[in-house]
Amino acid sequence: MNATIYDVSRLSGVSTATVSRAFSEPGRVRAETLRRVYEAAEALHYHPNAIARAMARQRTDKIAYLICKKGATILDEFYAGICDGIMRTANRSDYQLLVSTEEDWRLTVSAGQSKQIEGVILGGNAQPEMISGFQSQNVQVVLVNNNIAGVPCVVADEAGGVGQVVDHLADRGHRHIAMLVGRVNPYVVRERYGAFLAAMAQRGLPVGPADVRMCDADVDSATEAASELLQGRDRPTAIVGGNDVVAAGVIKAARRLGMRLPEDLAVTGYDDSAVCPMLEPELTSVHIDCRQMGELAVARLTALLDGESEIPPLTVVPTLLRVRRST
Amino acid sequence: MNATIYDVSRLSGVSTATVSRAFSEPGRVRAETLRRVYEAAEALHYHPNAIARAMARQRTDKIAYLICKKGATILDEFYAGICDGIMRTANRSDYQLLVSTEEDWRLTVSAGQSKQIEGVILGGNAQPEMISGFQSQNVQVVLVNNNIAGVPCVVADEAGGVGQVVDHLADRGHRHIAMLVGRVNPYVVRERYGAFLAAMAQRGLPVGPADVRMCDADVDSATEAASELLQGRDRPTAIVGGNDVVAAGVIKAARRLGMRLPEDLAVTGYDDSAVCPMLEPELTSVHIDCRQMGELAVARLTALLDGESEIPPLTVVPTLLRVRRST
DNA sequence: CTGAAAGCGCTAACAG
DNA sequence: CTGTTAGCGCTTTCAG
Repeated sequence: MNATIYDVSRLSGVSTATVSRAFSEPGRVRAETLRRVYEAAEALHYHPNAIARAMARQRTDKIAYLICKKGATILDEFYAGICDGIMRTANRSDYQLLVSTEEDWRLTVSAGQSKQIEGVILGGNAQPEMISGFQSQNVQVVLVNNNIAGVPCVVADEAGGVGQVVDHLADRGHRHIAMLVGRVNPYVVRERYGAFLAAMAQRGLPVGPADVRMCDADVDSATEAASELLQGRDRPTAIVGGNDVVAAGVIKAARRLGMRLPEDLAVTGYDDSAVCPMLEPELTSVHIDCRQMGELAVARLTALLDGESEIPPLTVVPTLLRVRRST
Repeated sequence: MNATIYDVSRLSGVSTATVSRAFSEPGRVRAETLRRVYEAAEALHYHPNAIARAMARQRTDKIAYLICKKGATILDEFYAGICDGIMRTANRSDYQLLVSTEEDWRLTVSAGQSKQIEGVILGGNAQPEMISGFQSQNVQVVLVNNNIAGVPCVVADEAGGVGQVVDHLADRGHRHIAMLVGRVNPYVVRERYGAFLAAMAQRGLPVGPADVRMCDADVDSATEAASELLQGRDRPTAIVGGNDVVAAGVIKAARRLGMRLPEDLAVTGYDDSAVCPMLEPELTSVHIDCRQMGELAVARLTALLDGESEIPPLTVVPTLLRVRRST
């Protein structure tokens, strides 16, 4: 059996309370006493038992990250990046991290498994009722890649990213720019789409009704939609992809129509995912620091948990255009 | 405050022991009593407290998944898939799952944070001393995507996958087939490389010393290496990529040399990652059911934890060639 | 089949 | 600065 606080207490000749303090509030123990406690602990290979600690403190120090995204591929590159940032930060703090999907969570919690978490980070398209459900159980909530009033949110600067794309294309002399958006997270679609219209309007560039198209989130849909876009009368000289997958579809469609890239058509992506340098030509895309988004989400959550009062309601992570050969 | 077992005991008029049994061993309680307990629990919104349970049982029901992979992108597509399978399975069981990287784990555990896990799944290139470290603390270990004798392992059928690739290319009439391997996980490199030589030998196809090359794991290295391979005298008619990233590099190099694909050169990838359908031409690749690997890893671990005696030392998940337009 | 009671390992007043 | 002590919520013998 593992050594307990009693063993350490006995060996070091101090009370269990002091041993406890030595590990959780070392500042409140005399240096000499501290030394003796640590020595005894070392000798006994003592490690505080987190379970017992949680029990006594009525605090679990447990937080969860729930991915709210329907469909099979739960950990796409974007959410994996966020997850990465969350994991790094959480694992280096005193909090323990549970990772799950919204769906699995519902399943097990309703099955009576209470996970006793103190806070939760909801990634993606979190439903309002889920949010209020947590809040009613006194579980703090932070949103990532979503923006709902009244809950601290961490998002990327979509408007800024789209603005950089449009600026870049305009600089290259493009005036007829179209956009093809994949149906991913509604929040993201809304933001990027809105930002595109705004950016174009601001620069006085016209956007006709045929210049903005939606398609499904897979390459094939994008390829097909792009094909139509490129075969219509008055073809655009540049297409802004709502994400990299869509942009890949645009490239495929253009290639099949025998167009040269970027001479006949400039293409941009969004997310700067791993695929960008693999495409031919390499894809210009907007880089999002997903990991930082995750880190900030944990920071906001722990601040909330520690009772800090000044939590910014919205944290915006900057985005950066990565120019490559497709533009 | 949340309702406790005492509240339920009082309201239902049975002892706390019976309430406890009602939730953990319903079979040992009379149906009528069970009903009363559940009714009371319902009324009080009672949920068993996992912490207290763990404390009393001296069991944490906690397992961890550690990703042993150096470098920045911790959750690449492959490991994300495994992680997905692990999460799904673990979250639907009674076990709670902690996800971390080997590195972060070391950091926090050495800092005195004992995480009290009962079992661990080590993904990728786990060091033997880490494995024995866990075993010496009575933590059960299962390996994924790695194969070390004496520890239950879950791997993909690399030999089968490579064999299918070679068969497929041979069927298409290729006799001079080269391989380009990226330096990823040493286990994977060893397996795929060895399997290639074996498969070629078995089919009586010659492999010259210049026909197998290593490169770094990024596209640029692969592009460069492929370029050299394709500009040497006696150029191969097909190149087997050790993974999809490398294959993307091969495609880029071939395109830049003005070659037509697959007429002048057939290219295959490995992993069947999301990039395959995005490339032009779409990449033939070997599909690995990563999620299943994760699921099986959890299954092996829980079997171990439940004291089952018949744990297969090696679990091999089948692979399947996905033929696309690059061959 | 059910109940009584003794912990599990640690923390947090409260005293000193 | 340190010790005493009463729990935290649940499980688990051991009786009945």
